Amino acid sequence: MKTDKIITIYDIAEKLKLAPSTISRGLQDNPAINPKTRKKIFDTANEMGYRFNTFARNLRNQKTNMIGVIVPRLNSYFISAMLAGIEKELNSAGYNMLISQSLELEENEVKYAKAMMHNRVDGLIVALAANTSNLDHFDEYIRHQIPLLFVDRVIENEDFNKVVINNLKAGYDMTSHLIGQGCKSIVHLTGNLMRNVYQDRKAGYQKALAEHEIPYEEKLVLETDLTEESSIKAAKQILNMKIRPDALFVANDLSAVICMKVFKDAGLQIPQDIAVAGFNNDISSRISEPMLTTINYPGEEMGKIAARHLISQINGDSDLTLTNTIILKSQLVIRASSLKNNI
Amino acid sequence: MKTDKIITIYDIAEKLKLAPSTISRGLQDNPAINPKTRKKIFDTANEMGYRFNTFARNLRNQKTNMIGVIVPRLNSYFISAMLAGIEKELNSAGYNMLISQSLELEENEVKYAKAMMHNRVDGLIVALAANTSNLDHFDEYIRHQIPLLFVDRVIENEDFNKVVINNLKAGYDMTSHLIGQGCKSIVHLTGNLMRNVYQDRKAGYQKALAEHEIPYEEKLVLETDLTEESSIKAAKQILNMKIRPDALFVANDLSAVICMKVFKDAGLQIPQDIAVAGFNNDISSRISEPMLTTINYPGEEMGKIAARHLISQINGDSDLTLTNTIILKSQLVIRASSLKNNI
DNA sequence: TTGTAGGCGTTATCAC
DNA sequence: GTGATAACGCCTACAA
Repeated sequence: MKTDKIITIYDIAEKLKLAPSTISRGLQDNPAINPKTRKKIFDTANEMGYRFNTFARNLRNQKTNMIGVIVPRLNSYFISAMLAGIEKELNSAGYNMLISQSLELEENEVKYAKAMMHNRVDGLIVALAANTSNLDHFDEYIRHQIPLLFVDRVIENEDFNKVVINNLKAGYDMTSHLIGQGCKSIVHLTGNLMRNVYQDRKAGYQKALAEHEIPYEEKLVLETDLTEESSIKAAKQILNMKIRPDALFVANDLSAVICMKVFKDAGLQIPQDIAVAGFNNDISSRISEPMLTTINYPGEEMGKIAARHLISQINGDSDLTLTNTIILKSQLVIRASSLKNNI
Repeated sequence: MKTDKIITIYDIAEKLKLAPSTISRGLQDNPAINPKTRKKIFDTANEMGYRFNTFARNLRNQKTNMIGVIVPRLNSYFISAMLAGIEKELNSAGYNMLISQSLELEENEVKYAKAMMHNRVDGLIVALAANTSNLDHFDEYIRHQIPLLFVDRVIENEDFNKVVINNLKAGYDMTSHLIGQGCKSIVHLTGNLMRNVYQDRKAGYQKALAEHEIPYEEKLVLETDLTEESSIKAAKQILNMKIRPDALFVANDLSAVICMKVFKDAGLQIPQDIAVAGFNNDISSRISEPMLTTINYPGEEMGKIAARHLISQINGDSDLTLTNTIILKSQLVIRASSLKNNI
């Protein structure tokens, strides 16, 4: 009896000599429907191979149950953890997730923000691309009052909702720790300084230096894209510095571990010759040798909280209009790669 | 002039004293429309804050431009690489991507397969959950002739389209390599043997042993879920074996690197005391010490090819009904962790 | 408890 | 080149 024809509630209605509205109600478990009728409806629907059409419902209900997510990349440990968190929360709240990656390009971010708007997502979660400078592509969300939430890579603007960690404090803690280990010449290897995450970590680095009266030297801050290749290049650059620094603080674990490897291959001892620290508490920080000192960065948790917060906004939970920034805790995780004192 | 009211082509039509159909055509760059009219339409649309409704179009056109993707997990290096590949191809072909993670549970896979069906995805890409045994949840796709493609974690059944690597050959190559390095007692640490990827790798392992007349011992095959914890446990179990094996072949790089770390912490030398090999050519295989021998596994490429193949199916490219299995090349990558001979 | 009718926003077909 | 109209599949007042 099942065919490949697309079956609608009208077909079921016709077969059962009922009205389409009755079918609709029956399929929705509307209590007004006679249980026997309901059973008949379900049975017939199965038998005929009926499949529900979410689009028609969305069109009618002006709600899509879809949340858009735009991230810079998918193939990053931190971002996948965050997405996993978002996905878990969204799905348990009955939402689907529409994902796009900007590949760190503003141009793509604009394109996808538009596409998601046209797809009538009920809300949007964004981690900004490296080079996004203009935020006009989010204006429509504001105007149409579609809940919008930035996560991790956010914008300074007070008007936007965001979930972040305190990158300044983390950068400060890490740098202070290195100074506490006796380091005086600390290189900071970081990503695009247009982004809060990198800018704030650098600010923390500077603040710690200042507090300990270590002069800040611009040439000790290396801004790269933190890819595998750039990291290798940066590490070599550090090896070639006239006065070799005694510590390296990298804004990303993977990059830190890669640098560490280059140093070791060049015959340096870590942390004796140079202490190394990362950021994120990626798995890579635990498998490196020595294990990497880092900042524990709650990716999955951030995702979950972001999703929950967005859903609350969608549901119009009133008191949330006030809290527009959620700051999660991050912790300094001290491991062998930076422990000069205890050797 | 912009308000938060939802603007439709009717509103634009009314304002311009034109018919809605004219607006629709204008917005679609239909050549039958007078350029001046078109300009007026676009200007008014912008001015009024019009946003296109994809749902209405989908409903009307019976096509969603959406592809569903169900993967076991998001926070895995290999899977994110694959997703990145899928995403790139889909987006450049004008498709959006709807993602869900089964968290390795059949139950979730069933749920999401249904949800995606109701969302009327134009096609579905699946990497099976660890414990999926029944495939009935894909029947509807077949019946409604919705293109369906399995990737990496596939099913033996001839009727399904799939993109895979030759896991048997890869497992065979790796094991042969280890044997060639003089190893005679090789432990194989693997994932759920219900899944082709693990079963085939094991079959390759067995084949290589047989060819070299090394008896296969069941107790040397450890089946786990390959998580960080399980890997540590497995490594300890290996350390406690009465006769310590001289090689370990793990079905996954991350797990291999973790084992290696446990071995080193116990004072073993790698590869002298025990050779270690992984699978995937994850970044972790390159940052470990020593670097890990592995199988290069083209995640992003697999994703791209899967997406392209699916799109071809959607477009009804005829000759594709024949090729229903695409096998990608994988290569043995020999690094220090297994090189006993050249030391 | 079930039926009737209109609308969600778009597009395709057929007129003019 | 533009307009009128029906249809996509579902939902919800309102009526019976």
